[in-house]
Amino acid sequence: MGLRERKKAQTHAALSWAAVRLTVERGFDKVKVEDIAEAAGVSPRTFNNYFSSKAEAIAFRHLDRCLRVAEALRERPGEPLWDAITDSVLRQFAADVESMTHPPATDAAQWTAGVRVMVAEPALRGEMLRAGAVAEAEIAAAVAARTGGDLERDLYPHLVASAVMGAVNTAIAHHLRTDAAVPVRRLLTDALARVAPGLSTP
Amino acid sequence: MGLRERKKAQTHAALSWAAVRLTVERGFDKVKVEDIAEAAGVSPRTFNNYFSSKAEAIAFRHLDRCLRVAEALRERPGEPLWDAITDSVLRQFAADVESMTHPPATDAAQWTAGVRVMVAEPALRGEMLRAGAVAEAEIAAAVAARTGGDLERDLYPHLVASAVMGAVNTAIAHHLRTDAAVPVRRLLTDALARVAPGLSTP
DNA sequence: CGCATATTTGCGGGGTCCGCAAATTTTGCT
DNA sequence: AGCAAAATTTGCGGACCCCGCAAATATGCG
Repeated sequence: MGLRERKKAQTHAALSWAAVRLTVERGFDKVKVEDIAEAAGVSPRTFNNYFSSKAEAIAFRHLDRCLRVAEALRERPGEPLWDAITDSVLRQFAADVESMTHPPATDAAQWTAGVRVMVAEPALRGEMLRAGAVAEAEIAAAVAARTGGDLERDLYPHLVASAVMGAVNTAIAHHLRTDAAVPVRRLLTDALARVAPGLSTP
Repeated sequence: MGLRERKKAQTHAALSWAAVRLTVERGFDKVKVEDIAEAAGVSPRTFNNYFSSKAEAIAFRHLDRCLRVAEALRERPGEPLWDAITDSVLRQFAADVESMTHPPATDAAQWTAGVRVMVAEPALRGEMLRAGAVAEAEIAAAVAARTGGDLERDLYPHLVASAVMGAVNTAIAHHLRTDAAVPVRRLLTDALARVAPGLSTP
């Protein structure tokens, strides 16, 4: 990878990171594209070369994490499907949700509160769900590759992917709703265990 | 219900309907808010009194249909949970997806093609998914009311709601992807039958 | 009928996002 | 190193979206 692509990846990350941080700190509509660009050290116009909207930049980190589930799934063929799925999901979401997106130098409680406000923002919820849907397609492809199903004609891989993302979303939502009484790990394994039975590889 | 609320409901419907029709005909970004308002016979400013965005107006019909699933679920207590769910879903989505949103006077094939383009539009996908999430919350509430669970503390109702919406979305997506070889009815019952087993009422 | 309450509308402004072309940076080649 | 080709960044301009506000209009009620 040349210098060119490395810089691009850096800018990409810097922009999405700045977008998340500023939004958590101030709230979605008190952050201008200009602010994000400045925080990342590029011109406002460049922001839109990387992301087609403010919301997309914020949701990018979520997308990235979800995509890694599909990636992890591809890296462990052979194993029973649902074991591999559970492992792949836990590897990405094992640590507490907030801590994964936690910037080094901020008060933890304040940050969590900001995250809660952020994920409640209507414009962002749509974009996050869209990110989940993109990841879902990748997971479906990974499942099809594993079971030898046809991604176009079979319902099964899509159903599995949908169930996985549904379980993940529900577990995260529960964790954000309640006050972290139960570890995310358990929520995820429970949720996945509940959806798996009817979807054992055909 | 007074004349006042009836007129509001009419305008609401007229706007969302016009938004859908124009978008299917021309494509999302070739429809201006002004066009929709004109087609519904109100001023552009009034459009935003009813919907907070163009995308929301288009997704409204989807939202409405999904909400009716929750409503139907509340209207038939006593029945075994998953029987009631399957029935409620089928009642809303039984007819072919396109035909339900089909305006009287358009060529069917052309309309379907337009719908396909529409649901592929990124901005709309986010909004549709958000509508699904809103409906999901209602379904979760309906399930909790039925099983006596706690909507705040229990994972179960949310998991069921998520599984239902996931099955519905997957079935619809499959139907739009393939060329209607299989009736939606069967896709929905199959999908629901697959997710139900691990989620039998506890 | 006439008043209180809702709704609609026009106006104005802040913001987002994109196309385009010029300027700048990186790469590949000699 | 030096130079040309290719890609990226940037500024500018414009179209559009969305909302707050206050005036105008429509509706419900006594």
